[in-house]
Amino acid sequence: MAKSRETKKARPGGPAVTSPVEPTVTLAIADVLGSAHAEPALAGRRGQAARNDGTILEAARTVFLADPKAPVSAVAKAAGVGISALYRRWPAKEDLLRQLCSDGLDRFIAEAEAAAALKDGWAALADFLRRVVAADVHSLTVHLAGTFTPTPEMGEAANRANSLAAALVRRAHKSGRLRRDVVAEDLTLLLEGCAAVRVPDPVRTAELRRRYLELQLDGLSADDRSALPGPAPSGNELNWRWQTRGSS
Amino acid sequence: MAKSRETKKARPGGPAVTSPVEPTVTLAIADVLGSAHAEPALAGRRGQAARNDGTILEAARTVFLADPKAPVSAVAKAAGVGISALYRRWPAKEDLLRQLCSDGLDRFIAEAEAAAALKDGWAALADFLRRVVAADVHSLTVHLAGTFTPTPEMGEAANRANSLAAALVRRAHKSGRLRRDVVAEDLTLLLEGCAAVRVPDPVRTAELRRRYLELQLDGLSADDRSALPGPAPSGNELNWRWQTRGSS
DNA sequence: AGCAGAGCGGAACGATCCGTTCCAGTGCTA
DNA sequence: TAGCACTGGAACGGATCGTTCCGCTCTGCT
Repeated sequence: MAKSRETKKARPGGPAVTSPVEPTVTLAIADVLGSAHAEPALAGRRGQAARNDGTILEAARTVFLADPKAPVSAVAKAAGVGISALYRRWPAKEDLLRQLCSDGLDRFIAEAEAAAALKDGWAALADFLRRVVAADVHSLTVHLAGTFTPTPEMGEAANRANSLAAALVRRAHKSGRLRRDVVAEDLTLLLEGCAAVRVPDPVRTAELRRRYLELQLDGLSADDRSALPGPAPSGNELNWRWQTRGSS
Repeated sequence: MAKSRETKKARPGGPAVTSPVEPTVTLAIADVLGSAHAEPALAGRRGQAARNDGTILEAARTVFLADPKAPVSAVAKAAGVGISALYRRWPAKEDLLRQLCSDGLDRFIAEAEAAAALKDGWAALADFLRRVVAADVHSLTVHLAGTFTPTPEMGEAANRANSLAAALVRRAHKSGRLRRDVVAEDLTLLLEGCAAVRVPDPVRTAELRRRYLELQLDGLSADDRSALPGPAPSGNELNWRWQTRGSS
């Protein structure tokens, strides 16, 4: 069978530049992740392997964003590769999820730092929230948490993310434009609410999330408003997400 | 007809006379119901059957609220009955889900009508949203939609719910306290956001949802605010929920 | 008292799904 | 040209879940 394989090969690949790279699998991953500068595209099997790495990660992000419980095969299909191409890179599904979540956390941190560059405290907080919603980082991180056992590094990253967010809230409070009864933990739940907004079209989804974020930003804005009801959420109440699913 | 199957198990443990029914829970409920309704509560098997009906429905609501994809056995366990007690009433899981969703829709309508009794348009809208969030009706209805084929009656109920909500928005607009760029369809997504707020403790969950609802109500309140971004959602964009899951 | 059967609990069954493994190709690379 | 890194996808084994089925209890009626 498979006599007439589809000829999707023969990519317009560049010249075969033989770089002195040891044939270690992990090295290919390290190259992609570690260096941001454009490398001369490797040709052939090895080049395709290197490219697949990024392709799969991107596909996985898209797929698990749409459905956190999607099967591995769905990721492979979305990436246009076979299942073994995926399992060559990540020993198990859990490893893939972990990396995805870890990348999301890093992105979250990066956005927080970028937003913190703004001088005005309120503007920085608003910018931060807009960035996180636009990057669609929150839902991925949150909905994936609990499906794998986190690494210590992720714990530290989570801590860092939390303190960055707390700092933004502090600055916003100091600026006087953030209503007083809002705490940093509110941001988590608020972002979660935005992530729940979803329609089939991803572009439209992003637009709508932005819409409701602005609505909430108006709500967050200080005025002579009445106090928000209920005790504010505490860090403890939000930690359960990071524990491996045991109870409900 | 009775075929010989004596090889089946004999229960371990002595004289094998075990009473399968534990009357503790159900009896307590029976007492409450009986005294409240002053009806001659049916006794015995038949009475318990009638009571189980409500018990199962309540348990199903709780279970599917926590996890829309929960197995039937989880409902049976939560209700303290066996699986066959459940299948005696609903021929299939889908039927149970349909009824649950239908009941939710009815409740939604009832809350809308109750809130509409308020004279002030803005107060009526706010009351409506608070009621829906408190009743936890929205998430059930929405997350269950698509897991069964809806009946025509449900379609009509959905239409009625929509027009009631639209009327509330119209009145709120007329009162001048609702910001002008908000449409009725916004309510659906806004409620969805509230339903996404979740912590392990149900009571606390309700409190927190209320908190974010108030935040959004402040955002909805008219002021000299800037316009909300993005085109407002349209009814078409929200209809996909009601179609049986076909694509993603 | 005795019997027919409504009602029930829960094991068993079959279908489906999914993570992972395995193997036979394919086309670079040496 | 030979070897092998890499790949696609079928196959496998385990888990889950909806539904059925069977033996049992206990009621309602005669």
